Amino acid sequence: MTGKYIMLVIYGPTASGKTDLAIKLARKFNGEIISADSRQVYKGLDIGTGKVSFDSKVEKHKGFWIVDDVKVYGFDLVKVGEQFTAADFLTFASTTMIRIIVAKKLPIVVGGTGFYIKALIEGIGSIGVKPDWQLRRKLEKLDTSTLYQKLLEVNPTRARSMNQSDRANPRRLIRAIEIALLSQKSEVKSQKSETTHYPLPTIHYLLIGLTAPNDFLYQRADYWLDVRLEHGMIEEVRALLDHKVSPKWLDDLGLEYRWVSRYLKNKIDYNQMVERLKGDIHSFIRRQKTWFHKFKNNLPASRQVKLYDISKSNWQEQIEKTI
RNA sequence: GCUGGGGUGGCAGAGCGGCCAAUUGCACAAGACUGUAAAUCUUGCGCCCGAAAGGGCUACGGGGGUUCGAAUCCCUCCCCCAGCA
Repeated sequence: MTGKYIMLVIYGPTASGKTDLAIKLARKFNGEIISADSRQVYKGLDIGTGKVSFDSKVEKHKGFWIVDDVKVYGFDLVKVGEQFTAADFLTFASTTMIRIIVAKKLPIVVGGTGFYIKALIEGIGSIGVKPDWQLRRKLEKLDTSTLYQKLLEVNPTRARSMNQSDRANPRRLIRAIEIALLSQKSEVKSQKSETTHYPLPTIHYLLIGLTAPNDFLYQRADYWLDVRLEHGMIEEVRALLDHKVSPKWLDDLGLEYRWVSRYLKNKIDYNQMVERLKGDIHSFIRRQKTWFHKFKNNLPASRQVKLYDISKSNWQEQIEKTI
């Protein structure tokens, strides 16, 4: 591959209208979509993850969906109950991206999982160290101060560099210990080349960020939730539980699958489910906004983001013009 | 009308003489996070000054009292709920 290739990246919080925009642009500019969403990768999580809107025309194929005549990759990559990580996304997305380019189409990455997008276009340093699930299960039983002590033993530098928040965060502590242990124990540098994908230098990324004031997004998200509840979201989760998907696994997915499965397990009533879910979705939107805000500010000067406030009226025309 | 329970911060709900500007959860806000990222985690959240320590003001339905000291005890008024009429 030589020459200059362009890839469009559209990111934004939940309910910012990323997917609609992406489909529109794909049709206009002969593009194909790669979804960057950590929950849409699961087969069977459709309504809860909001893969498509209910008035879209959908055909499911092996390896991709066709939504309103646009090819969408990134759905149904793994089965429910399995583990999927940023590294898996990286492998999938970079190969798919190349395939789209080879087919002379415009790749459009769309998603709300900032970490995945960052991994794809900027790379992730320690990504060569695979997760050791067995070790994690063992460490999960320990409290944070014990974990911190442990990290202090295996990698004092790393331990001391952690901030207050990370020191209280079991997941981050465990991952830090995991990295320290694995790289110390068996000099596994050989492992690295296997999964590491650095950003391809020939690709020029055109970044589009979508945002809006909190209240605006909250309202849209609440409405979208109501629509999905009317269109079988509960039944989708019930079916998963009936097929022996572990409630713990669903709980760990967060948001829709967490609260609906708790409701179906009679831990809470319907109204509680809706209220807590809305609250968590709002928090999630806030977290996404913080993440994307920082992401944008830390981008190298060569990569600028075009940011659009979707609560303003003519944002879509402006985007089409700039492209 | 009588009897019993109750009125606490945006909401739910603890506190029942000093350690209370008031536990906790929710909501809201800001932030962290390089292989679980829709997860996980931190901080703030009456008002004013302060980077902080801290200080000042206003607060636990209204009013009045008891006390060195009251969200907490007493009186009274208003309102809500349950039972009896």
